[in-house]
Amino acid sequence: MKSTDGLRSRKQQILEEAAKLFRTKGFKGTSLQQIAEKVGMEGPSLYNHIKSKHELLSILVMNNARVFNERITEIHTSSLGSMEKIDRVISLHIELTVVNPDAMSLMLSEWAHLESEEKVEYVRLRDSYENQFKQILEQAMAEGEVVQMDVNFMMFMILSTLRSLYAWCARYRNYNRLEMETYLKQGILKGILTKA
Amino acid sequence: MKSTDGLRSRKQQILEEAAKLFRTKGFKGTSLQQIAEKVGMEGPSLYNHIKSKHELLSILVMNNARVFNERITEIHTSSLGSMEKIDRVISLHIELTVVNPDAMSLMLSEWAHLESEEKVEYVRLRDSYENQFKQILEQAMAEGEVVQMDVNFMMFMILSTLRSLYAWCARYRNYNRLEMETYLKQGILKGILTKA
DNA sequence: GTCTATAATGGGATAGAC
DNA sequence: GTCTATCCCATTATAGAC
Repeated sequence: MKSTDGLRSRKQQILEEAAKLFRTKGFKGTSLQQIAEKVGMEGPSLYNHIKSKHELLSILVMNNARVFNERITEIHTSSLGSMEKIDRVISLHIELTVVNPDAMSLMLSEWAHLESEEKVEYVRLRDSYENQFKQILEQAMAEGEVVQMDVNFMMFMILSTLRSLYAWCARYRNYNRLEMETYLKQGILKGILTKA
Repeated sequence: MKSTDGLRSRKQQILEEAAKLFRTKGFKGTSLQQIAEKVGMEGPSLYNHIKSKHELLSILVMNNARVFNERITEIHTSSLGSMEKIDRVISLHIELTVVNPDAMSLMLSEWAHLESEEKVEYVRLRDSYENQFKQILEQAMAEGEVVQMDVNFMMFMILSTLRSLYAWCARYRNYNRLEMETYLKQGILKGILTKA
Protein backbone atom coordinates (compact mmCIF):
# COMPACT_ATOMS: atom_id res chain seq x y z
CA MET A 1 0.00 0.00 0.00
CA LYS A 2 1.04 3.54 -0.64
CA SER A 3 1.72 5.82 2.28
CA THR A 4 -0.93 8.16 0.96
CA ASP A 5 -3.51 5.73 2.25
CA GLY A 6 -4.33 7.56 5.43
CA LEU A 7 -3.15 10.95 6.50
CA ARG A 8 -0.18 9.41 8.25
CA SER A 9 1.78 6.42 7.04
CA ARG A 10 1.81 3.33 9.23
CA LYS A 11 5.37 4.00 10.30
CA GLN A 12 4.54 7.57 11.21
CA GLN A 13 1.66 6.31 13.30
CA ILE A 14 3.95 3.86 15.09
CA LEU A 15 6.48 6.62 15.74
CA GLU A 16 3.83 8.87 17.25
CA GLU A 17 2.50 6.22 19.61
CA ALA A 18 6.01 5.18 20.57
CA ALA A 19 6.91 8.78 21.37
CA LYS A 20 3.91 9.13 23.67
CA LEU A 21 4.67 5.89 25.49
CA PHE A 22 8.42 6.46 25.74
CA ARG A 23 7.68 9.84 27.21
CA THR A 24 5.36 8.66 29.95
CA LYS A 25 6.84 5.24 30.76
CA GLY A 26 10.39 5.67 29.51
CA PHE A 27 12.16 3.77 26.71
CA LYS A 28 13.03 0.81 28.91
CA GLY A 29 9.62 0.86 30.55
CA THR A 30 7.76 0.56 27.27
CA SER A 31 7.29 -2.78 25.50
CA LEU A 32 6.80 -3.30 21.79
CA GLN A 33 3.54 -5.03 22.62
CA GLN A 34 2.26 -1.82 24.21
CA ILE A 35 3.19 0.19 21.16
CA ALA A 36 1.62 -2.37 18.86
CA GLU A 37 -1.59 -2.32 20.88
CA LYS A 38 -1.92 1.44 20.43
CA VAL A 39 -1.53 1.08 16.68
CA GLY A 40 -3.91 -1.86 16.59
CA MET A 41 -1.66 -4.79 15.78
CA GLU A 42 0.31 -7.56 17.47
CA GLY A 43 3.85 -6.97 18.73
CA PRO A 44 5.81 -8.91 16.12
CA SER A 45 3.90 -7.24 13.28
CA LEU A 46 5.77 -4.06 14.08
CA TYR A 47 8.83 -5.61 12.48
CA ASN A 48 7.24 -5.20 9.07
CA HIS A 49 7.71 -1.47 9.59
CA ILE A 50 10.69 -1.08 11.87
CA LYS A 51 14.12 -2.61 12.23
CA SER A 52 14.23 -2.66 16.01
CA LYS A 53 12.94 -0.94 19.13
CA HIS A 54 16.08 1.17 19.20
CA GLU A 55 15.36 2.43 15.71
CA LEU A 56 12.20 4.10 17.02
CA LEU A 57 14.10 5.95 19.71
CA SER A 58 16.85 6.81 17.29
CA ILE A 59 14.56 8.38 14.71
CA LEU A 60 12.63 10.37 17.30
CA VAL A 61 15.65 11.71 19.14
CA MET A 62 18.07 12.27 16.27
CA ASN A 63 15.62 14.00 13.93
CA ASN A 64 14.80 16.48 16.65
CA ALA A 65 18.44 17.00 17.56
CA ARG A 66 19.41 17.62 13.93
CA VAL A 67 16.66 20.16 13.39
CA PHE A 68 17.69 21.98 16.55
CA ASN A 69 21.29 22.10 15.46
CA GLU A 70 20.45 23.35 11.96
CA ARG A 71 18.17 26.05 13.25
CA ILE A 72 20.57 27.44 15.80
CA THR A 73 23.34 27.45 13.21
CA GLU A 74 21.10 29.58 11.03
CA ILE A 75 20.67 32.03 13.87
CA HIS A 76 24.30 31.94 14.97
CA THR A 77 25.72 32.58 11.51
CA SER A 78 23.23 35.30 10.66
CA SER A 79 24.07 38.99 10.74
CA LEU A 80 21.54 39.76 13.46
CA GLY A 81 22.54 41.60 16.62
CA SER A 82 23.35 39.52 19.68
CA MET A 83 20.15 40.40 21.57
CA GLU A 84 18.08 39.67 18.48
CA LYS A 85 19.82 36.29 18.26
CA ILE A 86 18.99 35.50 21.88
CA ASP A 87 15.39 36.43 21.15
CA ARG A 88 15.35 34.05 18.17
CA VAL A 89 16.82 31.20 20.19
CA ILE A 90 14.05 31.53 22.75
CA SER A 91 11.45 31.59 19.97
CA LEU A 92 13.06 28.54 18.38
CA HIS A 93 12.68 26.52 21.56
CA ILE A 94 9.08 27.53 21.94
CA GLU A 95 8.27 26.71 18.34
CA LEU A 96 9.83 23.25 18.35
CA THR A 97 8.34 22.44 21.74
CA VAL A 98 4.84 23.43 20.72
CA VAL A 99 5.09 21.56 17.41
CA ASN A 100 6.25 18.30 18.97
CA PRO A 101 6.40 18.22 22.76
CA ASP A 102 6.80 14.44 22.84
CA ALA A 103 9.92 14.48 20.69
CA MET A 104 11.33 17.32 22.76
CA SER A 105 10.73 15.52 26.02
CA LEU A 106 12.21 12.32 24.64
CA MET A 107 15.28 14.02 23.25
CA LEU A 108 16.07 15.56 26.59
CA SER A 109 15.37 12.63 28.88
CA GLU A 110 15.86 9.39 26.93
CA TRP A 111 18.90 10.07 24.74
CA ALA A 112 21.05 8.06 27.13
CA HIS A 113 19.40 4.88 25.80
CA LEU A 114 20.57 5.47 22.25
CA GLU A 115 22.98 2.89 20.90
CA SER A 116 26.60 3.85 21.24
CA GLU A 117 27.34 5.26 17.79
CA GLU A 118 24.26 7.41 17.71
CA LYS A 119 24.78 8.45 21.29
CA VAL A 120 28.14 9.88 20.24
CA GLU A 121 26.52 11.77 17.40
CA TYR A 122 23.78 13.05 19.67
CA VAL A 123 26.28 14.40 22.17
CA ARG A 124 28.17 16.03 19.31
CA LEU A 125 25.01 17.77 18.11
CA ARG A 126 24.09 18.86 21.61
CA ASP A 127 27.59 20.21 22.26
CA SER A 128 27.52 22.05 18.96
CA TYR A 129 24.19 23.57 19.91
CA GLU A 130 25.43 24.67 23.31
CA ASN A 131 28.67 26.09 21.93
CA GLN A 132 26.86 28.22 19.41
CA PHE A 133 24.46 29.49 22.03
CA LYS A 134 27.36 30.19 24.35
CA GLN A 135 29.09 32.26 21.70
CA ILE A 136 25.95 34.31 21.22
CA LEU A 137 25.82 34.98 24.96
CA GLU A 138 29.52 35.84 25.06
CA GLN A 139 29.01 38.36 22.32
CA ALA A 140 26.09 39.94 24.15
CA MET A 141 28.16 40.06 27.32
CA ALA A 142 31.13 41.63 25.53
CA GLU A 143 28.83 44.27 24.10
CA GLY A 144 27.52 45.06 27.56
CA GLU A 145 23.98 44.01 26.67
CA VAL A 146 23.75 41.42 29.43
CA VAL A 147 25.23 41.34 32.92
CA GLN A 148 28.69 39.97 33.64
CA MET A 149 28.37 36.37 34.79
CA ASP A 150 29.94 32.98 34.16
CA VAL A 151 28.61 32.44 30.65
CA ASN A 152 28.14 28.72 31.27
CA PHE A 153 25.97 29.49 34.24
CA MET A 154 23.93 32.02 32.33
CA MET A 155 23.37 29.51 29.57
CA PHE A 156 22.41 26.90 32.13
CA MET A 157 19.75 29.18 33.62
CA ILE A 158 18.24 30.06 30.27
CA LEU A 159 18.27 26.51 28.91
CA SER A 160 16.80 25.13 32.14
CA THR A 161 13.66 27.10 31.53
CA LEU A 162 13.50 26.49 27.79
CA ARG A 163 14.09 22.77 28.17
CA SER A 164 11.30 22.40 30.70
CA LEU A 165 8.74 24.00 28.43
CA TYR A 166 7.36 20.69 27.20
CA ALA A 167 6.19 19.93 30.73
CA TRP A 168 4.35 23.22 30.83
CA CYS A 169 2.72 22.53 27.47
CA ALA A 170 1.59 19.13 28.75
CA ARG A 171 -0.07 20.62 31.82
CA TYR A 172 -1.71 23.61 30.23
CA ARG A 173 -2.69 22.29 26.83
CA ASN A 174 -4.34 25.23 25.19
CA TYR A 175 -2.18 27.91 26.69
CA ASN A 176 -1.86 30.98 24.51
CA ARG A 177 1.45 30.71 22.74
CA LEU A 178 2.08 34.41 22.28
CA GLU A 179 1.34 35.05 25.93
CA MET A 180 3.78 32.30 26.86
CA GLU A 181 6.42 33.78 24.58
CA THR A 182 5.96 37.22 26.09
CA TYR A 183 6.15 36.07 29.71
CA LEU A 184 9.08 33.80 29.01
CA LYS A 185 11.19 36.49 27.39
CA GLN A 186 10.24 38.95 30.08
CA GLY A 187 11.17 36.50 32.82
CA ILE A 188 14.49 35.49 31.31
CA LEU A 189 15.55 38.97 30.29
CA LYS A 190 14.16 41.11 33.11
CA GLY A 191 13.51 38.69 35.97
CA ILE A 192 10.47 38.85 38.19
CA LEU A 193 11.11 41.94 40.30
CA THR A 194 9.12 45.11 39.78
CA LYS A 195 11.95 47.35 40.96
CA ALA A 196 15.44 47.38 39.50
CA MET B 1 26.31 -6.94 63.07
CA LYS B 2 25.72 -3.44 64.29
CA SER B 3 25.44 -0.63 61.83
CA THR B 4 28.31 1.11 63.59
CA ASP B 5 30.59 -1.33 61.84
CA GLY B 6 31.71 0.95 59.08
CA LEU B 7 30.98 4.59 58.59
CA ARG B 8 27.91 3.71 56.59
CA SER B 9 25.66 0.75 57.25
CA ARG B 10 25.40 -1.89 54.55
CA LYS B 11 21.93 -0.74 53.61
CA GLN B 12 23.07 2.86 53.37
CA GLN B 13 25.86 1.76 51.06
CA ILE B 14 23.39 -0.09 48.86
CA LEU B 15 21.12 2.94 48.73
CA GLU B 16 23.96 5.19 47.65
CA GLU B 17 25.10 2.93 44.85
CA ALA B 18 21.52 2.38 43.73
CA ALA B 19 20.95 6.12 43.60
CA LYS B 20 23.99 6.64 41.40
CA LEU B 21 22.98 3.86 39.02
CA PHE B 22 19.29 4.79 38.90
CA ARG B 23 20.33 8.30 38.06
CA THR B 24 22.58 7.44 35.14
CA LYS B 25 20.82 4.38 33.72
CA GLY B 26 17.31 4.89 35.04
CA PHE B 27 15.34 2.66 37.44
CA LYS B 28 14.25 0.22 34.75
CA GLY B 29 17.68 0.27 33.13
CA THR B 30 19.48 -0.77 36.30
CA SER B 31 19.63 -4.39 37.43
CA LEU B 32 20.04 -5.63 40.99
CA GLN B 33 23.15 -7.45 39.85
CA GLN B 34 24.72 -4.14 38.86
CA ILE B 35 23.93 -2.64 42.24
CA ALA B 36 25.25 -5.70 44.04
CA GLU B 37 28.46 -5.56 42.04
CA LYS B 38 29.12 -1.99 43.17
CA VAL B 39 28.64 -3.00 46.79
CA GLY B 40 30.75 -6.13 46.34
CA MET B 41 28.26 -8.94 46.60
CA GLU B 42 26.08 -11.17 44.43
CA GLY B 43 22.62 -10.06 43.30
CA PRO B 44 20.47 -12.27 45.49
CA SER B 45 22.47 -11.31 48.60
CA LEU B 46 20.89 -7.89 48.42
CA TYR B 47 17.69 -9.45 49.70
CA ASN B 48 19.26 -9.79 53.12
CA HIS B 49 19.11 -6.01 53.30
CA ILE B 50 16.22 -4.94 51.15
CA LYS B 51 12.68 -6.07 50.52
CA SER B 52 12.62 -5.41 46.78
CA LYS B 53 14.07 -3.26 44.04
CA HIS B 54 11.12 -0.92 44.36
CA GLU B 55 11.92 -0.39 48.03
CA LEU B 56 15.21 1.22 47.04
CA LEU B 57 13.51 3.68 44.73
CA SER B 58 10.81 4.31 47.28
CA ILE B 59 13.22 5.18 50.10
CA LEU B 60 15.33 7.43 47.90
CA VAL B 61 12.46 9.34 46.35
CA MET B 62 10.07 9.57 49.29
CA ASN B 63 12.63 10.65 51.88
CA ASN B 64 13.68 13.51 49.66
CA ALA B 65 10.11 14.47 48.88
CA ARG B 66 9.15 14.51 52.57
CA VAL B 67 12.11 16.68 53.54
CA PHE B 68 11.27 19.11 50.78
CA ASN B 69 7.70 19.35 51.90
CA GLU B 70 8.60 19.87 55.56
CA ARG B 71 11.11 22.55 54.76
CA ILE B 72 8.86 24.58 52.52
CA THR B 73 6.08 24.35 55.08
CA GLU B 74 8.48 25.86 57.61
CA ILE B 75 9.14 28.73 55.24
CA HIS B 76 5.53 29.15 54.17
CA THR B 77 4.13 29.28 57.70
CA SER B 78 6.84 31.58 59.03
CA SER B 79 6.32 35.29 59.60
CA LEU B 80 8.95 36.32 57.06
CA GLY B 81 8.13 38.78 54.30
CA SER B 82 7.18 37.37 50.91
CA MET B 83 10.45 38.28 49.19
CA GLU B 84 12.43 36.83 52.07
CA LYS B 85 10.40 33.64 51.70
CA ILE B 86 11.20 33.44 48.00
CA ASP B 87 14.85 33.91 48.85
CA ARG B 88 14.68 31.04 51.35
CA VAL B 89 12.97 28.74 48.86
CA ILE B 90 15.79 29.29 46.38
CA SER B 91 18.36 28.62 49.11
CA LEU B 92 16.47 25.49 50.13
CA HIS B 93 16.71 24.05 46.63
CA ILE B 94 20.39 24.80 46.42
CA GLU B 95 21.08 23.27 49.81
CA LEU B 96 19.23 20.02 49.19
CA THR B 97 20.67 19.71 45.69
CA VAL B 98 24.24 20.19 46.85
CA VAL B 99 23.81 17.79 49.78
CA ASN B 100 22.37 14.98 47.67
CA PRO B 101 22.26 15.60 43.92
CA ASP B 102 21.54 11.94 43.16
CA ALA B 103 18.41 11.86 45.30
CA MET B 104 17.27 15.14 43.80
CA SER B 105 17.76 13.91 40.25
CA LEU B 106 15.98 10.66 41.04
CA MET B 107 13.05 12.33 42.74
CA LEU B 108 12.44 14.52 39.72
CA SER B 109 12.92 11.99 36.94
CA GLU B 110 12.13 8.50 38.27
CA TRP B 111 9.16 9.04 40.56
CA ALA B 112 6.84 7.70 37.85
CA HIS B 113 8.21 4.20 38.56
CA LEU B 114 7.05 4.22 42.18
CA GLU B 115 4.41 1.64 43.04
CA SER B 116 0.89 2.96 42.88
CA GLU B 117 0.24 3.79 46.55
CA GLU B 118 3.50 5.61 47.00
CA LYS B 119 3.12 7.33 43.68
CA VAL B 120 -0.12 8.81 44.97
CA GLU B 121 1.63 10.01 48.12
CA TYR B 122 4.48 11.46 46.10
CA VAL B 123 2.13 13.44 43.90
CA ARG B 124 0.36 14.67 47.03
CA LEU B 125 3.63 15.90 48.52
CA ARG B 126 4.68 17.53 45.26
CA ASP B 127 1.33 19.27 44.89
CA SER B 128 1.53 20.46 48.47
CA TYR B 129 4.98 21.85 47.80
CA GLU B 130 3.87 23.64 44.67
CA ASN B 131 0.76 25.06 46.30
CA GLN B 132 2.71 26.54 49.17
CA PHE B 133 5.23 28.05 46.80
CA LYS B 134 2.43 29.41 44.65
CA GLN B 135 0.85 31.10 47.67
CA ILE B 136 4.15 32.77 48.48
CA LEU B 137 4.38 34.07 44.92
CA GLU B 138 0.77 35.25 45.00
CA GLN B 139 1.48 37.20 48.15
CA ALA B 140 4.54 38.82 46.60
CA MET B 141 2.52 39.70 43.54
CA ALA B 142 -0.33 41.16 45.59
CA GLU B 143 2.19 43.30 47.48
CA GLY B 144 3.59 44.56 44.19
CA GLU B 145 7.02 43.08 44.86
CA VAL B 146 7.03 41.02 41.67
CA VAL B 147 5.58 41.70 38.24
CA GLN B 148 2.03 40.79 37.31
CA MET B 149 2.05 37.45 35.51
CA ASP B 150 0.19 34.14 35.55
CA VAL B 151 1.41 32.86 38.89
CA ASN B 152 1.58 29.29 37.61
CA PHE B 153 3.84 30.39 34.80
CA MET B 154 6.08 32.36 37.13
CA MET B 155 6.40 29.34 39.38
CA PHE B 156 7.15 27.18 36.38
CA MET B 157 10.00 29.44 35.32
CA ILE B 158 11.56 29.57 38.76
CA LEU B 159 11.20 25.85 39.45
CA SER B 160 12.57 24.97 36.02
CA THR B 161 15.86 26.51 36.95
CA LEU B 162 15.96 25.21 40.51
CA ARG B 163 15.03 21.69 39.47
CA SER B 164 17.82 21.55 36.90
CA LEU B 165 20.49 22.49 39.40
CA TYR B 166 21.57 18.90 39.99
CA ALA B 167 22.70 18.69 36.38
CA TRP B 168 24.81 21.78 36.86
CA CYS B 169 26.35 20.35 40.03
CA ALA B 170 27.19 17.16 38.16
CA ARG B 171 28.99 19.00 35.38
CA TYR B 172 30.89 21.53 37.46
CA ARG B 173 31.71 19.54 40.55
CA ASN B 174 33.58 21.98 42.70
CA TYR B 175 31.68 25.06 41.72
CA ASN B 176 31.61 27.68 44.43
CA ARG B 177 28.27 27.39 46.15
CA LEU B 178 27.97 31.00 47.28
CA GLU B 179 28.80 32.22 43.81
CA MET B 180 26.14 29.89 42.41
CA GLU B 181 23.60 31.17 44.93
CA THR B 182 24.38 34.78 44.07
CA TYR B 183 24.13 34.32 40.31
CA LEU B 184 21.00 32.22 40.60
CA LYS B 185 19.12 34.74 42.70
CA GLN B 186 20.31 37.56 40.49
CA GLY B 187 19.20 35.71 37.35
CA ILE B 188 15.78 34.76 38.69
CA LEU B 189 15.01 38.08 40.32
CA LYS B 190 16.61 40.55 37.94
CA GLY B 191 17.07 38.65 34.68
CA ILE B 192 20.13 38.94 32.50
CA LEU B 193 19.76 42.42 30.98
CA THR B 194 22.00 45.28 32.05
CA LYS B 195 19.41 47.91 31.27
CA ALA B 196 15.90 48.02 32.63
C1' DG C 1 24.76 -12.78 55.80
C1' DT C 2 26.55 -14.61 51.72
C1' DC C 3 26.60 -17.89 48.36
C1' DT C 4 24.78 -21.08 44.23
C1' DA C 5 20.91 -22.94 42.04
C1' DT C 6 16.66 -22.18 40.29
C1' DA C 7 12.07 -20.71 39.64
C1' DA C 8 9.03 -17.49 37.21
C1' DT C 9 8.17 -13.85 34.30
C1' DG C 10 8.50 -10.74 30.54
C1' DG C 11 10.44 -8.74 26.52
C1' DG C 12 13.02 -8.34 21.94
C1' DA C 13 13.33 -10.59 17.93
C1' DT C 14 12.77 -14.43 14.20
C1' DA C 15 10.24 -18.15 11.46
C1' DG C 16 6.83 -19.39 8.75
C1' DA C 17 1.72 -19.93 7.67
C1' DC C 18 -1.81 -17.24 5.57
C1' DG D 1 1.48 -7.12 6.00
C1' DT D 2 -0.38 -9.53 9.76
C1' DC D 3 -0.76 -13.34 12.49
C1' DT D 4 0.75 -17.34 15.92
C1' DA D 5 4.36 -19.98 17.72
C1' DT D 6 8.70 -19.93 19.40
C1' DC D 7 13.54 -18.88 20.66
C1' DC D 8 16.60 -16.69 23.65
C1' DC D 9 17.99 -13.94 27.07
C1' DA D 10 17.87 -10.75 31.10
C1' DT D 11 15.87 -9.89 35.35
C1' DT D 12 13.41 -10.18 39.86
C1' DA D 13 12.92 -12.96 43.46
C1' DT D 14 13.03 -17.36 46.36
C1' DA D 15 15.13 -21.76 48.38
C1' DG D 16 18.35 -23.78 50.83
C1' DA D 17 23.41 -25.02 51.74
C1' DC D 18 27.19 -23.09 54.38
